[in-house]
Amino acid sequence: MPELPEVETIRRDLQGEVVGKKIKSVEVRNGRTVRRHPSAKHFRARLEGRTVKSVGRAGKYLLFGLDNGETLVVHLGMSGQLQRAKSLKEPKAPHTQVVVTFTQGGQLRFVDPRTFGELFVSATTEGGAHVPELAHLGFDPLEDVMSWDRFWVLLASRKMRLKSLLMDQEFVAGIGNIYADEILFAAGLRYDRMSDALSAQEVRRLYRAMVETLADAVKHRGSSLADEQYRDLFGEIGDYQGQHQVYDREGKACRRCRATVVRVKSGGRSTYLCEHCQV
DNA sequence: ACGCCCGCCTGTAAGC
DNA sequence: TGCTTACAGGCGGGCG
Repeated sequence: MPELPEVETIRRDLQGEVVGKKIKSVEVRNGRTVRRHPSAKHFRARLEGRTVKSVGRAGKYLLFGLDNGETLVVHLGMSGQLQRAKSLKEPKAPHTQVVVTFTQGGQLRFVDPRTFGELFVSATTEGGAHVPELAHLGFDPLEDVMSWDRFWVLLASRKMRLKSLLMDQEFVAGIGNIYADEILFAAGLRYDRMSDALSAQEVRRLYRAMVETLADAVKHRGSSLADEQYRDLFGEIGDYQGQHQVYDREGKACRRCRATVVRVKSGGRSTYLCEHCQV
């Protein structure tokens, strides 16, 4: 579910909530969530007694920097949520998979019905700046500024459909199905255009659309669809779904030209577009 | 190297 | 009112 804007929203809120807090205990209620570790006990042992020094993000991954130089990595998968509980007495939501209790009181709870999400502790280097398990991730569209020429070279070095490339985490980290469609609409480009066949103007439009769409979505605290599965740290829904131009708008009028937004299947997944505005 | 498929899971909505 | 099928913000692997 959550893509870069949702993860970044959670990260910003986490900074004020958990930095400086010491982990008293960790409860693993579903071992699948910590599957990279040999055991739940092993995962717990690497967290208990540690203090959270920072909260970062790499693509769709949250990175909790710990006082021993290691990093707690959290990926929300399709249905994962982090919930901040001020009191231990608050009833636990169904599918609560991991509970972190702080010595200063309060908990951080990982809730994930589909269990595609995961948590693991990484023996990071360079003071937590480098996570070996995430070395495959490409550049971060909001953190890593680059020139259009450089972006053009990267695009042309792959011969892929634009949507596949935007969603390829090894190329650029953090874009998923919602924002790929929104970015391509903003750029006026079809999902099936080839990445090595763009004009200079199209490359600039795509880069601008990528940065501005994601930044705008962060300002609106991410997208919550009809099922409202995406919730922030405090259980509030995002606001960006109201700004969507094409995603989940099949059959509705394009906000720019009034043509009908269509949905097509590509690679087994839904793609929404305006065939008049996107060429 | 890329496009397409599947599996991993649970919940919900649509279809018959 | 059922039962069955399709689909969902992700990711990794296998195949042609």
